[in-house]
Amino acid sequence: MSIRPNKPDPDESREAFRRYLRSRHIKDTSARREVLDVVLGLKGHFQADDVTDLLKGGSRTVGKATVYRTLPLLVDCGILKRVHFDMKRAHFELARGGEPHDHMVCRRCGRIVEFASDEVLELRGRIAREHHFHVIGHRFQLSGLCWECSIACPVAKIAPGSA
Amino acid sequence: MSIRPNKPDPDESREAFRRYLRSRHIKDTSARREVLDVVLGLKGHFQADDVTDLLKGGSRTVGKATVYRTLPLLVDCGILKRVHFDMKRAHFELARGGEPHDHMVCRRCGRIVEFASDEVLELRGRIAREHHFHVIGHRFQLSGLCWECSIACPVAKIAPGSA
DNA sequence: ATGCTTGCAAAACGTTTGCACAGGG
DNA sequence: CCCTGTGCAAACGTTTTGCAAGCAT
Repeated sequence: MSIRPNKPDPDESREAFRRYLRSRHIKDTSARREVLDVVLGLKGHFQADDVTDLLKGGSRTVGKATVYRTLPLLVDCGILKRVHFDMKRAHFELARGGEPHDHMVCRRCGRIVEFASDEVLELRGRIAREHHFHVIGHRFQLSGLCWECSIACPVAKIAPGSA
Repeated sequence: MSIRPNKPDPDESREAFRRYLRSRHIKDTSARREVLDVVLGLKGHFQADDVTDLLKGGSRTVGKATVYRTLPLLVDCGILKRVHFDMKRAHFELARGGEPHDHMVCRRCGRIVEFASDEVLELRGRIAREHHFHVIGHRFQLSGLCWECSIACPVAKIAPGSA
């Protein structure tokens, strides 16, 4: 039921990043390219730390400061999307060509189920129009219990306040 | 257009908190009561720090640790709701008797517009059902430009990555 | 050659925790 | 009375920043 990640073409992303950097007069450096390469190899959701660790294993050392400075660029140019599952740390995911989708987070096992729904976009547009709001993006996140956990744990109330 | 905050009755909230504490065998202390009182006097959204600061001005000193330990209790008993506008800090708001609503955040001026829509709940239920997910809560947050800012700033792209 | 980028280390930030004492049940 | 709750300060982990050196343009 969950969306099949149709990963974006790495070469296309690299080219897009290059164009983005040039258009903004930001330098196309090896460190930034390496961050992109690592990120393109990742599946699902990750955090800044994951990228830093993977870069440690690579040929060159890329500091975590650079990772923290590069990830926003990748978000800005549309290659990455920022997602917030908790308020502890920032999570990212590949944007997959911009195919919109949202998340359901299981409060018990932490599992993340993705879903895509045109209705979310419709509704978002309708609401924005009603309030004279120029909508650019949204975040729609359900929290609750996944199928397995709802069986294992009949008591619905878990992790207070994480809605 | 935005929802009129029908604030909950303070006395009722205090009573609800007392019942909650008793039911969980958590002590009904003066510090916790003072946190609740300050919180009930706040309008709109606030963060842990706001509560701590206001408590400093009061008769007794309540440490920020106590605030951080008490706010989750208030969330758990339904008096407060946790909202995340950014990943920097946690924000809270009065639950107003549980009347559900969501937020639109202006990327330019930071203004927060609230909206309530039954359709969000319907959609959420429908999606959860499709994915065999037992939904407990949700967060639906639009980001973009409010009316004033969309006129003042015709360029739609602002604050990269805050979608 | 210029000045944006880098890595490192250290700061900053909100939040959590360890502790000895206070206070509610 | 006991055990939980409290305040303080120090710890925590993520993210940011200051700096001298490096490198793309």
